[in-house]
Amino acid sequence: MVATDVRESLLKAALKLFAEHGSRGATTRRIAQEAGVNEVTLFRHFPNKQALLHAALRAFAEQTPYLRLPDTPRDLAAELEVWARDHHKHLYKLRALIRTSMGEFEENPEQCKQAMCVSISIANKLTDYLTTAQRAGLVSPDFTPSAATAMLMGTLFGDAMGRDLMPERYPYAMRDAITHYVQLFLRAIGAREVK
Amino acid sequence: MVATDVRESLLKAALKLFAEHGSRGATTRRIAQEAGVNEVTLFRHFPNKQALLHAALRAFAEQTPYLRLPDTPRDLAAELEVWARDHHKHLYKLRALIRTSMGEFEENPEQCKQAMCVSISIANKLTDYLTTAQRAGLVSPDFTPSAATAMLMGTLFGDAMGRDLMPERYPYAMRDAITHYVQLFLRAIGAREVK
DNA sequence: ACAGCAAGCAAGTAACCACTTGCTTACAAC
DNA sequence: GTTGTAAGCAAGTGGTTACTTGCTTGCTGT
Repeated sequence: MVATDVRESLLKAALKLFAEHGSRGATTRRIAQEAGVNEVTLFRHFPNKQALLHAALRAFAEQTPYLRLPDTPRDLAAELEVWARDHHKHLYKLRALIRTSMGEFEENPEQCKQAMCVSISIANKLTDYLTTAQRAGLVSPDFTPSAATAMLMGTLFGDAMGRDLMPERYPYAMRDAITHYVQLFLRAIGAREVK
Repeated sequence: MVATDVRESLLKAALKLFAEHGSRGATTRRIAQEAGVNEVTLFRHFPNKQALLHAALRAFAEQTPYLRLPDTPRDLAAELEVWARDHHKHLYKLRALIRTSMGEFEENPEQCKQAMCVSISIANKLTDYLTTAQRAGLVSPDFTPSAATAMLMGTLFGDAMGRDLMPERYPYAMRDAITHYVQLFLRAIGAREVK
């Protein structure tokens, strides 16, 4: 096992245990065990536990793939549905990590914000997309794009975070949910039908 | 100081420290100190720390006031705006507690679900309201009420949780935000204008 | 005046935490 | 064949945690 492998597996283990147990619950012993590495080795690669968690979150944020959204909107219904489906899938997959990060905001604002900067850039892209669509006359001119972004992203976020926590509130399958949300959203922004 | 006062202040202190630091960060020492009480007294009132946190969360969930929404919808725009404003205010005030509870879901599902049951009953009332409005022909018949509920509540939830965390994503004041969201939502469900 | 109860206080226990030290093993380069 | 490097391992340090014990203080009802 090469040095980079050890480092990689430590980062991976730290991220997993952080998502499941928070920074206090992700002890160095458990991280080392999960990584299949001696605890002392952990401290040879990182100066302290906080630096390890920090590196793990940053490495993860950097490798997050960017979702595509056309520069020039054509078929809003189709394009938004694909985007919403991908985004929701992404949120749902990372729900434990996101919940834990947000839960530790009061204690660790910097670390939390670092994890959230991905969400900001995604929101900016969607806002740009909606602004362009508005200028092109594809949607109603009387709504605020950033508010509409907050609406669609909030809807997907709430679903992804709450679905396993409160199944009673989501009595429809995940794939149907996105269709519902996008249809409601299209009418909210006054999108004209395209064939 | 009477015995009930001590108990009350312990519950209050436990809730505050739990919201700010999570269950691991809310140590019995700090809880006792925050409550202005000796640490031993804490263990005279509660068998252990978990029981205290449990009681604190339950007492809080029980005292949560119920939001009003008319049984028979009349002026959807006005009624939903009042409701949304109240609900958002409530979520925003409790954002730290909600984030922490959700963040500990993987570790403590029962405790978390207990805190979330309030949200479920709120969602049910909104869904009932929308269903009634749909039957009365006040809104479009072609959307799923529970999905629309998820949309409005998700939007408010995302705003309340993310506003202090990612201010860049919410470049408008809180009072304007609700107006934007409700207007978008009204058009999403095909609400007819009422004067 | 006195009994009972609720709280304070000092101290201690056993477990766990992050992190360190000293030493050994294995491999790879020159 | 020696040297450098990365890892393992056992043990330990000092601090913190939940929780306990024994004893003292102060208020209350009778």
